[in-house]
Amino acid sequence: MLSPIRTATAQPAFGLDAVFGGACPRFVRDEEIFGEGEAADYVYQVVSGAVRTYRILRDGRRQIDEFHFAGDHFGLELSDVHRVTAEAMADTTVRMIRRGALSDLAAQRGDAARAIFRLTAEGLQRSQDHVLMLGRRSACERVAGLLLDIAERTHAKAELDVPMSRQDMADYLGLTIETVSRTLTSLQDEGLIALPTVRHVVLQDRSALERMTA
Amino acid sequence: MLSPIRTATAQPAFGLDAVFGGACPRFVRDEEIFGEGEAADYVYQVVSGAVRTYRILRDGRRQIDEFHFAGDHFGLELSDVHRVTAEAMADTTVRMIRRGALSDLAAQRGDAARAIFRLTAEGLQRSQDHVLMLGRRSACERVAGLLLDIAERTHAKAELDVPMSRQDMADYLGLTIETVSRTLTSLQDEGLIALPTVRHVVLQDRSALERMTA
DNA sequence: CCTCCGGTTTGATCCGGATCAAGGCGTGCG
DNA sequence: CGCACGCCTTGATCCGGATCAAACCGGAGG
Repeated sequence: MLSPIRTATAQPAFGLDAVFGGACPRFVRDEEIFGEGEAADYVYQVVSGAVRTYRILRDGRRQIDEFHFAGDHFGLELSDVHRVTAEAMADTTVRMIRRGALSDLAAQRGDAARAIFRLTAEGLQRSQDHVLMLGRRSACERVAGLLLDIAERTHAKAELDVPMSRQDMADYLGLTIETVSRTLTSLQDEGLIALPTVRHVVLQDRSALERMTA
Repeated sequence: MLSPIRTATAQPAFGLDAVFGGACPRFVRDEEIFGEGEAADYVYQVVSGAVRTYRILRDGRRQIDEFHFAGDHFGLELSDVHRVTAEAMADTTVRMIRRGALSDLAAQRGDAARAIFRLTAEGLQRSQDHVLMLGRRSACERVAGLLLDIAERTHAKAELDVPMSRQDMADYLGLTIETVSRTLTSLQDEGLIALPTVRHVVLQDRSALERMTA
């Protein structure tokens, strides 16, 4: 829908990149960028580092909604309030654009509106994949899927840096840290990956991992 | 984001309703509306009945992505191919609009582009809620949440018709039919609901159900 | 260099939900 | 009216992942 073929202008792909402010706010590891329930006055883009967005149930159970890497957008809301909390997973810089400015831009330029649609629809696709993961996949398939996803999104080949703790992985995958840890160990025992350090993974048999992802 | 306050025109809320074709294709129960991988030439709106969209893994595991009731839109894709299969859950009528027509409209009218954004963002919100459900809720919480969701979306008060089979519920909730059935029975035993017939539920203690939903 | 400390791994056991297996029941059809 | 077929419920057992508990690292600070 709204395929790029139909863009009215000649410019290749109007990102929203140009419209983001020049200043790049910095956040240290685990610093909150915005909180659930706060006014959603800005939309964000990760410049460097990584961000997690999550929600917490009354009793403390946490579900990470999404990880955001360099270039990814987050914080775009339908209502005027953030539905999730956003935190830096490492030292991170972001760019921001006022929601109102984005809205005005979309009203003026069809290609901007299309770019916003694209952003939202990409988020929806990712969320749908997440649903499939959580609803119908085993712990092992989930972990393998996450590693491949991180590799792809951070443009890593065989070696990748995992920018999150085991707890973050668990809360994204709907598992516990113990299960994540055991699963990684067993993937290593089977020779599919290597774990030189806790946050560094080598994909030794990518096709086997991809096969698990079904 | 893109809040209704900023609409340029005076008209209250430009739905996409006006732009959908007049003909209402009909589908009988379990009939496919479109299949995963098929060209996404149209966007759909449920007129009457209900629709499920789902994906299937190689080994047959099915995950229902979303249920769509009267008024709901479905089939809007970022790419030109459907990522899910859509089937009528009961005898159903839908309205359709050519994707290209919608795209043209969005390019001309800011309010149309905004309506499309709204549609997509609502789908994203629902998907995020689904993720939270699947990642961090017990079987009992999931079933209670689904009942409340159906009640709300079909505008039912205390009594509601469940338009789907136990298998559909299970495949939406990431459970098995046996667990869904047992959970419903235990909710009934606890006096939270009554089940006069298989597809008819009475919410006897809505606040208790809502409390489970956390 | 040693110690401390938070994050991670590993071990033992438990439990919620899956699986396997029968029954019940409502509905449509002969 | 009765039979049969699908769906649903219920029962028995199993198992994947959770929970509880302890040991193991690896990096920061003294």
